[in-house]
Amino acid sequence: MRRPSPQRLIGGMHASFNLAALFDAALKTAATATGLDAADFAPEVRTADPKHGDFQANGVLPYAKRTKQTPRALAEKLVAALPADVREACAITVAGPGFINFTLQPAALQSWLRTFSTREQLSAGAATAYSGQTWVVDYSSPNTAKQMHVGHLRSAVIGESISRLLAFSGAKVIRDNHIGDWGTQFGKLIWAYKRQLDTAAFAEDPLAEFERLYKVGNNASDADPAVLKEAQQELVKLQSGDPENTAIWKEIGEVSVSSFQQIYDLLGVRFDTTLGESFYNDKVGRVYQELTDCGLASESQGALVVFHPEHPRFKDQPFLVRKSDGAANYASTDLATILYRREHFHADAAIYVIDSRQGDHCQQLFLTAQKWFEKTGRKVPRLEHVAFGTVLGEDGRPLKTRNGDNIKLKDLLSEAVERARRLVDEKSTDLPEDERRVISEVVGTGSVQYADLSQNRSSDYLFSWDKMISLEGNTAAYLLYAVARVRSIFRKLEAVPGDSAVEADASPLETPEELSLARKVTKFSDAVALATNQLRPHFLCLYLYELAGEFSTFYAANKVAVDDPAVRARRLMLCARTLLMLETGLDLLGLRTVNRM
RNA sequence: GCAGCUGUAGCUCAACUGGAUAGAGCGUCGCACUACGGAUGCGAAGGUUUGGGGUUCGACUCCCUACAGCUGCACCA
Repeated sequence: MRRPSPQRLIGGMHASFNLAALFDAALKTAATATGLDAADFAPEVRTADPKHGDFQANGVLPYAKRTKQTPRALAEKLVAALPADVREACAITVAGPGFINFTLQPAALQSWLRTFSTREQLSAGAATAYSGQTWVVDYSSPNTAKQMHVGHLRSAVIGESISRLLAFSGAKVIRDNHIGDWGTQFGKLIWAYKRQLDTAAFAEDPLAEFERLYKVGNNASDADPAVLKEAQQELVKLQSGDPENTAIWKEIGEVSVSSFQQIYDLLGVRFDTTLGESFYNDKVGRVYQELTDCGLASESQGALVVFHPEHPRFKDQPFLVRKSDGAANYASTDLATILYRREHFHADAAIYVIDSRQGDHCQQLFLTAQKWFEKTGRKVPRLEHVAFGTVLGEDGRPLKTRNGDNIKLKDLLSEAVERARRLVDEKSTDLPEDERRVISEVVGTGSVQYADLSQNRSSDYLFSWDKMISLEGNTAAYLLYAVARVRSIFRKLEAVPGDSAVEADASPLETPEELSLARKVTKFSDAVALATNQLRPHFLCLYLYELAGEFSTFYAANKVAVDDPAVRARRLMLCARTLLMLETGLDLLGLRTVNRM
């Protein structure tokens, strides 16, 4: 019988896109062969510190403990039972108290590089993880009639990246912009719109004018009860379908959405649907009915509320699903939304990329929906609050302008582009004007996105212009620069990245820098899986940063443009794969790249 | 008052949710190279992971406790 070569093992199987998963499965098999209780044994293979190897299995220790065995002896037994092809593809050692370390042989590394040479191949490899699942991602979700400010940045940026990651991993993703286009504020706004619309200001910046009008209406209502009454009348008229008020409301919505779109275009944000609160206006009646029928909701102080007796806090803190005046609130529409997402989109999961301050609301919402669906025999989708912290200024307080206003997202992004422009003008004097403009946009907005994404989303983060655009350390510019440098090599050598005719001549990887870079490249799959499973893009950022670092080290030590065609070919292959992972990864984060900068 | 989140090097952040000697960048100090793009690379110093207990082969991670900061708690979304 012909023994499979390492090349066949690593290169031949699509499942081996994720090598950690491959070794995990191999250990599972070995466990069964050795007579272990495979159901109880989780190998826990993950990427390792390079000084130990490429991957490490941690699962032997807890299993050995449960079954009262010696961890090291058990580990040795498992290693011996691994298939010959796995043992041929890597050096395997048992270390410390009972870790199993896998270090890929150079030939196996090279084989992986040959197999995964295009975005399509990466995508095919990754897409097995979430195939068949439908995920609704609820993100951005600003209110109409208001300009987006810095507080809206994180949801848009993080939500977009998570959507891309899920889609790349094979999920069917519905990106839903759940805009706040319904509510009591429209009474005051319409009242002021009818009396004090400044057409010149409206033509200049309609959203700013709406925002001003709302303040006018709000102040007037506060000052004069008669005005408040009139505003409430306007709201009632809107809700009962009055043609004039409906037309105004529609205009507000349309103007708002097209203004949001300008920002989304800059950030690479794209929605599949924009179903705002108004869409669910006629769907809340069913929610009240069902919740009451199944005994979850009851009247309290005139309002319809849900308590959760088993919960330490929500046994007393009500979830208010209908106000005492009979009107819906955001709990009502959020519940109707979950139902719609299940019935219409057949969502297996719905995730909410919202500020962590909404934690209580989300918990109550999810608990209520879960019980409601169980009682009515519906499948409960996975519901998750993808929470994130606040953007802080350098004083540690929420980021504001000098006079205490919210910073407009539009202004923030244009300042980022301006700052990037100053840098481009300084560093890249030889590039033509229109190219410099594009580079400034990509670097400027990319820096804002990356600064947000590269940090663990659950904590607040400090916004610092200098750190963000300073181009050193874990920043967008460092990664974009690495991309530009790789591209420059191909330009100079008049080669095309991933040219298989060239790569066929490659000799085996040899230098420490080549091997180290190749090892990092193969970890791409793991980084994507980690970021996707945890819904935390910063894991991917960290990986890309380390990859760019490995490349820079390689680049400084190993010249690509050498005379020996076999050496040149293998280094070109490394450059091509580095480029592929950087570009694919940056795209998954929602960033664009440039050829030169 | 109740609850949630956070506390890691001078500063800004990681640490794959219990794994091996807690890692980066900035700043500081030192080094390399007329470079296939210097928006570079290599190195040094810098830590009682807020304090105190506990759980176990193993704890930044889990539990208890104290302290500090942020946030949320009935009709705004």
